[in-house]
Amino acid sequence: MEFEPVSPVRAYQRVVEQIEEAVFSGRIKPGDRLPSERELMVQFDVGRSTVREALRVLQAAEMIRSRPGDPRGPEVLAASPAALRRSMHRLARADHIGLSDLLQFRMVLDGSAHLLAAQLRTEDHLAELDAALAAMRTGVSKGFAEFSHADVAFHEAIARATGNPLLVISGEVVRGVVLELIEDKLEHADDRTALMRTWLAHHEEVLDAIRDSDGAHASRLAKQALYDNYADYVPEEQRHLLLPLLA
Amino acid sequence: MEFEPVSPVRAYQRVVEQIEEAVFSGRIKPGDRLPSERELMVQFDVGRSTVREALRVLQAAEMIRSRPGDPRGPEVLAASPAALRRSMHRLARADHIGLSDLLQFRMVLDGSAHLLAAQLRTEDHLAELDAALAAMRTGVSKGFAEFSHADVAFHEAIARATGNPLLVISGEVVRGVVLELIEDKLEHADDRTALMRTWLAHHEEVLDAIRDSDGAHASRLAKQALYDNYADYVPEEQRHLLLPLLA
DNA sequence: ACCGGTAGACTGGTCTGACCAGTAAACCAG
DNA sequence: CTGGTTTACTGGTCAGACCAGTCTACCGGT
Repeated sequence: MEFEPVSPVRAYQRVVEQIEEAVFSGRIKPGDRLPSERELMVQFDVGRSTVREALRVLQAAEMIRSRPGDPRGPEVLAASPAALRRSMHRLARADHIGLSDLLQFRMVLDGSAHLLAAQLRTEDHLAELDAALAAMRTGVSKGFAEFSHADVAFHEAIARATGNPLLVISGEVVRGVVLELIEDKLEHADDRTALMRTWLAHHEEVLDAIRDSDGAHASRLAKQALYDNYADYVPEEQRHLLLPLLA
Repeated sequence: MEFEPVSPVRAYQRVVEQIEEAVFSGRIKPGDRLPSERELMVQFDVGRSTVREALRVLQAAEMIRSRPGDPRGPEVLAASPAALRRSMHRLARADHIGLSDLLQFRMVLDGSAHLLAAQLRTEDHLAELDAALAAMRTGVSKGFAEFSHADVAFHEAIARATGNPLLVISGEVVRGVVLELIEDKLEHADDRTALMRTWLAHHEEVLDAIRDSDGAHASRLAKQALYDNYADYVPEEQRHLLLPLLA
């Protein structure tokens, strides 16, 4: 015979649930406005602090945004990966997630994204990739920040070409965290120009494979490029963790 | 010449940042207690409502937990994927993330996890997998809930064998969301027993491949099993999205 | 007819102070 | 040593207040 722990449900929590439900069910759509805090407090029959704590939770989840003075009330936002990204950031910082884990994961994601993109890409996607690659070419002379930005755009375009939002989002998150961890080292690299030229060549090769719908090749190139570019920053005794993915 | 939008920083937000920083930097470890709200309000020199809104945000991020009456104060929690899972849940419900996206993503994750697990597994991991498989065998006669539980344990053991927390966490999240979407259909399937026996056979085959360190084979089996088991629930016109991963 | 400024009625952000129910630890009677 | 009781806290909630900001509708000047 087993009992479950009893835990009282807080008032603000029930407010959160009701508003969440209204959003998920579609009764409230992105762009819509919630009633003002003072109005909500009479509708829910709770104090304003309770309403505010509920709104704070929803705001932390990136579901609403409120600006002081706006008489239209808090705005309901479209679902965005921002909250997911923050959660993952926190995990990566607080937990024992090392660069080798991140890189391994990125090789998995990018490898699969390239494979899928090669098979599923449309002409529009190819045009987008061409544009991103052109931006990288001009970025070489404009400085590392510009180049890095274009590089990110290229990878995001590939993720989008798969048509899978999960790949887009998690790819974006992992890339962000990886960059954050090693951008210092990249900034102070000796031969940034040579580095950029190497990357550029890699990307051109990848794009050719995607144009040819050769998913396996694109995937292999992408993973190899990741290994070549980043393995130096991984402690030597952990590099073997990445090798199985290159087979 | 470009200007950036100016946005005032809320007081509660700065409180959140300070506490977050203390946790991330390790000055405060999981299990530690924060000062009471009344104590925090003098330390930060803000009102209690401000302190409470900050704590609410941290609580929504699963970083702290507070119980009324506990004189030791709010507890700092260990980093957990719970917040990440909620974020992803929200995205999956609110955004246009379909079963095909989830399944595609799961095939990517599970496929890679099996590949890595096969190469990196230790004897301990194998023992764990054996135990999980045994639990599945007895689960067949105990009912679908038991079996499903053991199945999840098996997949989690494989993810752990890779040694990569990111694979463990994201795998767990995606499995959870997939299950939530189709558990109704599974519950009401006609021949659950036959279903369970098929899955069991799949898992035994996979475990053999992992024991043989044949990563490529294990990966292929895992992805094929996912397709075989779940493709029926994916709209027919979207099934082609999954095929490139089976090559 | 248009325009710029302004007044007012709101908004959210914050603070204060109060009350309640809950917890834990110290205390105390058996 | 045990079981209840007291006590001093805790967090949860509410009420009321003030401020700075923003929108809107109005109004006077051109």
